[in-house]
Amino acid sequence: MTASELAPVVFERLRARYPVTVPALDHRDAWELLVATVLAAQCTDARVNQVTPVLFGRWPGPAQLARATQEEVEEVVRSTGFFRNKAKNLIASAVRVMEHFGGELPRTMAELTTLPGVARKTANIVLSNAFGVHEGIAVDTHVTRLAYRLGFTNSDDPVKIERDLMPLFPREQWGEINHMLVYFGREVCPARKPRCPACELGDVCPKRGVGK
DNA sequence: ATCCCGAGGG
DNA sequence: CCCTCTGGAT
Repeated sequence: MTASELAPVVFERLRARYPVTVPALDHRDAWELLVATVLAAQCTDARVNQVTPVLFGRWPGPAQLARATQEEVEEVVRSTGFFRNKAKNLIASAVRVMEHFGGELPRTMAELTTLPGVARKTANIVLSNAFGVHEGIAVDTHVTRLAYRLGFTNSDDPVKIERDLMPLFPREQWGEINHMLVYFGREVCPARKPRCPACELGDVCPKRGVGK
């Protein structure tokens, strides 16, 4: 089966498994989702969700975070890893939102990716989940792995993987296919021990039993 | 290609 | 011990 034939089958079966997809990162608005997504780099969402209530309690929005010190933000986000970079980027992003975007997050890929620490993956998450704008498909560690195993791409480069995925799914599915691949990746097809015998995509998966 | 970096699982 | 977790900048 070709990738373009497989894609709708995958979407349909995952849609049956996940009738409604809710973002795993707790947030109340676009700014909080952006911050949570930045913190989610190489970190589990469960840990991010432990940190963000503290973070947003102390600095509710970009106006407050822009005035925070590097050290106090580092302390709060420390357990998410990469804490120096994340603290620096979040404060700098807050400053830029206040000074350059009038205190409101912009709604385009081009503008969002001018924020330090924000590239296509984070921007795609914010655009599709907070603004309902589908400029692309968010490609993270799970999407990378699932796209490869399902034969949607031969690349390990997130930018090329996104280009490979986009023509396989109609635009209105771009936000959902990300959620589906992330959840399915966690529950059935994790990096280490994929549960191929229990997988409802097993009959159509090019890499069934390979686990790579 | 390399660095940033904590925490949990196996 | 090694691998992995909704990455991004140099």
